[in-house]
Amino acid sequence: MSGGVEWALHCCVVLTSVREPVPAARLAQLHDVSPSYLAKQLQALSRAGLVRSVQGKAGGYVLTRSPELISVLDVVEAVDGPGPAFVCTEIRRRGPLAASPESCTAPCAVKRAMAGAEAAWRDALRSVSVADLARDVTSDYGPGTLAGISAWLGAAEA
Amino acid sequence: MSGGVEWALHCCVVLTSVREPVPAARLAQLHDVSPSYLAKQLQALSRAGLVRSVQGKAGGYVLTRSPELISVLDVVEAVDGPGPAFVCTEIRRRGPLAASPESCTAPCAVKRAMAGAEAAWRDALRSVSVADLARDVTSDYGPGTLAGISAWLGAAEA
DNA sequence: GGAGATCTACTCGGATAGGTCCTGTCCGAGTGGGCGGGG
DNA sequence: CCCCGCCCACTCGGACAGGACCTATCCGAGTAGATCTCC
Repeated sequence: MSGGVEWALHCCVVLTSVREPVPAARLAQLHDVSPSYLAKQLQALSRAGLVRSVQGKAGGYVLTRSPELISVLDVVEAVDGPGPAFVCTEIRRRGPLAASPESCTAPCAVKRAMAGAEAAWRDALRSVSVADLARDVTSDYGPGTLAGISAWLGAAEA
Repeated sequence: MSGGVEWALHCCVVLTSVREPVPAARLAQLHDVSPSYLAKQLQALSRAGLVRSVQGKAGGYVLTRSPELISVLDVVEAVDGPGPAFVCTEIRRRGPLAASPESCTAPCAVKRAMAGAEAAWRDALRSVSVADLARDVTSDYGPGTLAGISAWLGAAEA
């Protein structure tokens, strides 16, 4: 799993607390990570339509919709790609005892098992929204946490 | 996810139908895959204790226990490693607004969400055994399928 | 004919190159705001 | 004083190297069976 997923999720949580666009560089120094690489992750979020990028002097990134409507799965798929982690290479059709093509209408048992597990994983990620994460943050570190971050983002320099 | 997982699972299913040791090279030509690389996967299974390797002229690999007691998760962890796919780098403790160490007793919200999803994934894989896969194979391609494979494995040459 | 030692051939196991994707970085295109000039 | 045009600085976006992990491969250590010899 790509490590940039973590960065993207934290950025989404942070973006929950602001309505003004936040530049990628500012998010990077907030998290103390590579600005250029974080920019790449945010571009992925932008391509997926989760955030809206505004250019110009006061530009940056803003969430396109309410945090309740953004699931963790959305972010993960945007950064890591929507494709499944397990790819079936159809081994059953190869070799001297290959299964006949008319027997292969349904996916093989191995693929079914892996697909079911990935479906459970996706369901779990889909059931958690960015708003839920933000709520957990407030309950973990206190109500003023996100407000403080929002104020720091708006301030001039660190 | 490592592609070798698929090979290992199919090999385990095949090994369900035999009691004699099967060489890695024979499993490789049955599946029409690279013998050397398949050997590496089987070595991983051996290290994990899922299969027993016997050397010598009639050597090969055999399952160490009943297929009902081998879960798909066991195979996946043996090949891909037991570590979780998502690794939390503790971003919250970095940057100018880093969370205080005494606030970080519990894992952060992002890590909790990802860990929960991976737990669901693992549970799904744990609930499926290699015996279940073999049963699905018989119901998919007919009762004689595994018997035919077993006979082919015992035959001299292809 | 039977038993023993040897010998061979076959097996696994780990150490070794190559390829592909993730990680990290850079610079150019585009755009909104700020400033100066004019009415 | 207000409006317009220009300029600039700041932003994103995609194209470019470096590194790590997965993929693929090879050869050596070890062992079980088969063979040959001797009794």
